[in-house]
Amino acid sequence: MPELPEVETLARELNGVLVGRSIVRAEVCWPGTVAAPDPEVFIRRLAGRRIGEIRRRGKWLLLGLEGEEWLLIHLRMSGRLAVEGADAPEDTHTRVVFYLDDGQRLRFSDPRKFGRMALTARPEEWLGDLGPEPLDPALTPERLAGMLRGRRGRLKPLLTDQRFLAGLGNIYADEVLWRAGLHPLRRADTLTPEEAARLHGAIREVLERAIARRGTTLADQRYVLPDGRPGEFAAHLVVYGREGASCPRCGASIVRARVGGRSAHFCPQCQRG
DNA sequence: CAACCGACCTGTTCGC
DNA sequence: TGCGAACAGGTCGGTT
Repeated sequence: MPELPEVETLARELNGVLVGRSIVRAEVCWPGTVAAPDPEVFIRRLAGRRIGEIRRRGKWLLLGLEGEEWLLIHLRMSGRLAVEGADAPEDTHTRVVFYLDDGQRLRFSDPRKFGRMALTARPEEWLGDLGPEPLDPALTPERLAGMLRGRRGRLKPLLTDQRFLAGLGNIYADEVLWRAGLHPLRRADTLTPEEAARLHGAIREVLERAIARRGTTLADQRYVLPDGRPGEFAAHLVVYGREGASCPRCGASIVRARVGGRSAHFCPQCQRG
């Protein structure tokens, strides 16, 4: 499931391929993917537009278009972006296709149809109430400690709350908490300054390592790079999806529990309540 | 503010 | 073997 490292990787890879290209034509195969404007308007407004910079904010991908507009894309659960030649095979889950001026196309496929895109001059309205970027240098250990202070909720649901921090999902929240040695059910406002600093360090390290490996491609193979290559961080996951495996730090068996309506994976030995 | 629910979706896995 | 139920989890809106 695409989270910050996967979207960051996409932004970087697409920058090298798409910047300077123009969209000759857009095709909407499933209208539900296009949140705004109406698909006909979306198609008309995209024709002939040149792509400038490509950015990421949280789990959103932002494609800057000449003329002060942005094409926002959120992959949600199963979205995939691929840059491919005209001879690429069909994909039954194709939702939107952008034909480029060099003969290639950018394909958005999404089996579960949760992904969304929007063409807008005001991206803030679509990004919603997003928290700070976890890798922003302005997010110091002290500032994170301050953010935790007023929160009575549990760490795991808090880390995946996009209004608290932008970009963490289920996989990386579990990995971060293991690295920090903190229990997913720990109340946020009970962390000592040292623990908050540990959490801060774990967030940075896990995300930076995952980006360096170009993200996590699980066995389901949904997330891949624009050229179809998989991300390589799955082999470095310690707890996520590894119930019953032994903790590399203490040897105890990784457990899986239900936290905030979804699965949390952690080491019961070195992540104490 | 916190916790929980259903809705949105479909491909995969599980239990009988 | 085959079938339906449960599950996977990002986000939103609603309720308690």
